[in-house]
Amino acid sequence: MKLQKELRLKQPLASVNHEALLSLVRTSSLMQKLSDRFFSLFGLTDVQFNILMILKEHRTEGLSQQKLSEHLIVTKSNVVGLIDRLERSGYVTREAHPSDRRFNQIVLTRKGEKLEARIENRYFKEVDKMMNVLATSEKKAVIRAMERIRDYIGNNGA
Amino acid sequence: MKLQKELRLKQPLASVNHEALLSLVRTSSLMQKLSDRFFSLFGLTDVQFNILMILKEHRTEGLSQQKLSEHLIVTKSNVVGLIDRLERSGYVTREAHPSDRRFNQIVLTRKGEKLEARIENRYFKEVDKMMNVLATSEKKAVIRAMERIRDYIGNNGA
DNA sequence: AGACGACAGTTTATATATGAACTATCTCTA
DNA sequence: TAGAGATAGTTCATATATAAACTGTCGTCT
Repeated sequence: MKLQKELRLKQPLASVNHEALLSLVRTSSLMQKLSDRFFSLFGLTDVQFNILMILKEHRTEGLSQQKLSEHLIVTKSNVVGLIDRLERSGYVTREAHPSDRRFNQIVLTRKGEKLEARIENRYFKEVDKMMNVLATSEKKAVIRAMERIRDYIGNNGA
Repeated sequence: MKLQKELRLKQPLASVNHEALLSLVRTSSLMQKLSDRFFSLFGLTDVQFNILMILKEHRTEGLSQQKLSEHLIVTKSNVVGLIDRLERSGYVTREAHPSDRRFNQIVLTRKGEKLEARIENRYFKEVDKMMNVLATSEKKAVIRAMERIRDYIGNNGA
């Protein structure tokens, strides 16, 4: 749908720049709402599934909350609550670091591993279905464009 | 920066589809963080400025909270708190609808109008600076690609 | 050895967001 | 016209997110 209609704007957007920006933000927001609905089928949120995937990728070394916050690109104070909820649900545990008592090592439980495995394939299938509305060349163009925007932001006070 | 490095992934992303999706979500998230930092210079959040712009566009007819929630594409329960905070800051007021007491008409105060006017130009300048890292043809390609993705989502249970 | 600084995690206050249940008001229809 | 259903807004429980202030632990440096 055209953005103008979707955002109920009275007039067309004055600048291509603003239109491109709103397109991105609006589309990303819709994608996240869709993924949240998908993961709610399994009693998870999108963020929680993301954490399970990250923990799976690092299951050999383990991850501290600090490192996890760097992977998620959120603050460490946010991670406290995220892990609280996943722990309450039984998907992860906080384990003591063998030599440094400042660290919590966050570890997937068997239950967490099983849930992640059960969801993963279905998730990637949904991703493929959505993104295949674009040709490969278009996807690559989007990836390059996004990278340039992020580089701008990174050099301007992110 | 390459997404793989930014997200601290051990291996390159297996599929272009997933990479394109994460590119979008990650870039949009960074853009929102940047805009939040910009608006905090004026004591606002990005969402609050967006509301002031929408109210300005509709200052002749006025907007109910319900209509506002449709413009913002959020739930009406969310709008309650957003307007509470803007009202507490003195930028908007809730006024009684002349004939239907169920409605709150949300109206910009003089103070809200002035603040919006003071920020607007500077905001669009920042938008231009960021988006001009892309050529016009690239922006248009992004706009079209985002539209196709939103159309997919709209037809698949959004 | 003791002090200081760095680092990990927590807490608190605040903002945004949803869905479900509720109140008040309005409208339509039997 | 009385009751039923629709509509607008609020409240509550929950999840995500930040910044700032705090605690506990570790290392380093004198």
